Amino acid sequence: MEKIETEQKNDLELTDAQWAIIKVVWDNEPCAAGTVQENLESEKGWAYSTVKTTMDRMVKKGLLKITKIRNLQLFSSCISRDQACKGEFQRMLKRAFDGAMNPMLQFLIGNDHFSDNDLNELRKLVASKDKDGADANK
Amino acid sequence: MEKIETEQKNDLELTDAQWAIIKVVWDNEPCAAGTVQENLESEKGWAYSTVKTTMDRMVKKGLLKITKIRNLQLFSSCISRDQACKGEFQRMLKRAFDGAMNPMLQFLIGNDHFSDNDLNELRKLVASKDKDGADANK
DNA sequence: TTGACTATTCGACAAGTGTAGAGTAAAGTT
DNA sequence: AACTTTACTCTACACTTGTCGAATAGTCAA
Repeated sequence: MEKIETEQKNDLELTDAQWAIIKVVWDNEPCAAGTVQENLESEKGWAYSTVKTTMDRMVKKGLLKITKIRNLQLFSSCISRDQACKGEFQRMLKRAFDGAMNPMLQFLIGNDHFSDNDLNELRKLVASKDKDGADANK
Repeated sequence: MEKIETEQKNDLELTDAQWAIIKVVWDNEPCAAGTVQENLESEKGWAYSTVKTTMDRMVKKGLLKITKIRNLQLFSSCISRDQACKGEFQRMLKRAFDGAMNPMLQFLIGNDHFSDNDLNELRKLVASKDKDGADANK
């Protein structure tokens, strides 16, 4: 049997620059480096080669991949937005809260980080989970 | 009038190594580099000079400060645990969720990241906030 | 075929980090 | 005073990231 190519891509660490780039890729993939550069032009003001270099490095790290069409390289993402978000969240959790949700919640509660709007979201969440739990609690 | 020395120390970025070190400092400050090194010995296996170099760099970045007693340097933190946690949390929020709590909550809801235990915590939180809100909502 | 473009490749260089050995200086012990 | 221990300082080196500019190569219209 073949080695399972899970390649969980966990603990991926994106820098700010890489985040900016991969966001554009997610919205446009497959897309050329020039497209990404143009998209970030106003926000970042990066030169083409800056963007391209960073993207090439991301390819090497397995964050993006290239498909070549004639002379053109089209980049696509190798990780989903959700994976990246999850990674970012988990890393924050690990660094600042010993990897556990609970201490983070304590922190958020204690420091009043929730707006009314957030609270509504939370209420919905809790309500829905309560419903689930009612069915599923064995 | 004097310039207010707020020095908000926002957007501080700690690396994993720095997190590990400052955690020990928080628990023991003021403390010597050797103390920190010993504390992390088993977990990290870092040499004294590794720890010391990193701590010196943290001093330069304003994360730690040194008080000298005779020949001994005692380190203390310049930022509180809460500040660091907040920074870490905010950065995660900014990178992965456009800086808003709401998208993050959506993400957590959608991806089932909460354990039963977390949910209890959330219920408590929501309940307490509802109480607050009942009094304060104008 | 010759430009004019466009996209790609190749260094390059300064910071910041991980990681630590070697040399020194201060302090305590015989 | 000589030795041992302990802590500190210096220097180093490899790697990653932020940031390009210059040199190339491929494409297409005139």
